[in-house]
Amino acid sequence: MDARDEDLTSDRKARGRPRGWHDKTAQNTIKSLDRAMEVFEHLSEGQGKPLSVLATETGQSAATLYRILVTLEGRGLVEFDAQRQVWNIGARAFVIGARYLRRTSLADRARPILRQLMETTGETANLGVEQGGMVLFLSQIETTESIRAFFPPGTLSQMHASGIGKALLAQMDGDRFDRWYKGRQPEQFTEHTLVERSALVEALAEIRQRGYAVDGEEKTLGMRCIAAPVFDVSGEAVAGLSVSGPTSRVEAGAIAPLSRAVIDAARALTRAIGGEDPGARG
Amino acid sequence: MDARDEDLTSDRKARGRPRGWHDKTAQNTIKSLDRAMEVFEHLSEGQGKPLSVLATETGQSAATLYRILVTLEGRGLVEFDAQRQVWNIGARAFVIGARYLRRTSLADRARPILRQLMETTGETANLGVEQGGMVLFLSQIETTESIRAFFPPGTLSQMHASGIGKALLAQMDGDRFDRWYKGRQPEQFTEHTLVERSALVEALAEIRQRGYAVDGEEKTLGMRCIAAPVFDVSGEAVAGLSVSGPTSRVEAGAIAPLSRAVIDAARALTRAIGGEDPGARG
DNA sequence: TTGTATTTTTCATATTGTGAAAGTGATTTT
DNA sequence: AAAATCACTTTCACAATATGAAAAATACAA
Repeated sequence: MDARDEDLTSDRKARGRPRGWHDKTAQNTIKSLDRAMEVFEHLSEGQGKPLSVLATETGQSAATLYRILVTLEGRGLVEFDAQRQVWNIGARAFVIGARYLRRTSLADRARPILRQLMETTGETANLGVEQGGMVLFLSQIETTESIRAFFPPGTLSQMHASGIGKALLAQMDGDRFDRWYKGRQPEQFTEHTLVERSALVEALAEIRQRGYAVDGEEKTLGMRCIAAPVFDVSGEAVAGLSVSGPTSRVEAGAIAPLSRAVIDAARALTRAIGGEDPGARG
Repeated sequence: MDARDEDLTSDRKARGRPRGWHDKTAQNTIKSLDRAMEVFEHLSEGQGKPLSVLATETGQSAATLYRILVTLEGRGLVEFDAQRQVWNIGARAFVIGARYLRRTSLADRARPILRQLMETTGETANLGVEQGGMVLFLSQIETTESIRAFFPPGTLSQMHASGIGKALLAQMDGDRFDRWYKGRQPEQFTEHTLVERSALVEALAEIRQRGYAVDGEEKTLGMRCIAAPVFDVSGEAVAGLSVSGPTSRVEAGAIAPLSRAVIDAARALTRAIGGEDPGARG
């Protein structure tokens, strides 16, 4: 059985309901569905896997697993590669997932701006939002150069070691930052990664002051990234734009002009979504 | 790299099962899971919807629907917007779905489609993308005829004198086309090459209207090429498919049937990469 | 307040999801 | 070629659990 079965009784009554109620405290989840979705998620991690492997990895019986996969296959959510005898995430899952982007028109509006940004800077341009304490990359226009920084859309990345992540963190108020920091253990990806709270706070203050963030090989050695925040109507930072490229091209002297382009693009997107830059003095 | 370019007969009933069998004939689907996935799919169509609307639209009881949604919400596959009291596709669905694209490249997905296209038309089939204002040929399946049009993969070609190039240009909005045109000096390869801006614009309008582009000896005398665009999930033209052959075989009367095949192939590839043809009218 | 619309929860029921084990196709070994 | 092996698929009996009706809870309007 599940160890975590009866221990969710802590917050029976939700306190701060925005406008609706939706407690979700009780065990209203459908077990079989949840198990199936666990398989679905599991399938998306790593490469395609044969039934037998999935069975051992998820701890489900082969028969059940088979039925789950066949059911999902019927809707195109997973696919079976008959050549290699492995199961994979299907095209329909991509199409459905992509609708997430359509919810806000953010990604659509950003597209031409990203393209413009890529063309003026020559580097890969990215759009990301915060999602559960991580940076979720929504969209990207790749540089035409052959050496590329590659963050495919759908990537989740830790905020403290990402340009967009730091740009967003810098706009959080103290409370939110505290809550964010408490929730995680910043990983030290490279020697440049900032993991100490004090170092981060200091860096964020500087970012806030100058309007853009730099990720200088904090996630990946040899890669730099310059990012700026995008604001919504209420002046909240809801997204970030960045350009990223190898240190060979994005060198120290290039940061200033690049940051100018990134900030301009971020302002353009802020305007395009009807937002308001609280620090805009133009 | 991979020599296994065998056909993908992974159709309904696999006749010549490559290595496995996987009939999927029987009713092995899990009903409750299928119903839940129907809701999941339904949710992705159109904007966020409240529970009550979903209940009537999907014909499920509100109680069941609620449990399905809460279960999916637990995994981030759907989200509840407490402000507007509506349910939406969640971020996790995007993350999971995005893995689909990372699995194989555009060229991999195109290969079986190119092969099919070559077999139905008898002419060399090509795949190309835009790359810095040029057409980059990614892949090709050669005709079995002895007279062949030859564009080795990796070839860069000017857009204005290429079927794929024109198919892609035709999908650009005015701004992008302007930027593209400013950046270059279209070369007059043959007497048929269109280099005048007005002539190009006119040709592109026609291409856009009928859905396919024809390169009639505009690059090489004696060679014709018929191309159609491939779209990504945001409806942007990201690639083009074409068949190319000598004017002796690809004669005026052959253009109509060939274009049909090329358009079908392009749509198939659009579907295979989870894209959406903005002009698809059935 | 009272009324109405919408969402959660309860509860009785039987639908249907489940694992064990047998069945089947393909591959490898004898 | 036959047997053994492996991996997937189906059968089957059973009870776990998904389900809808209706009641309770919540929000919002009048």
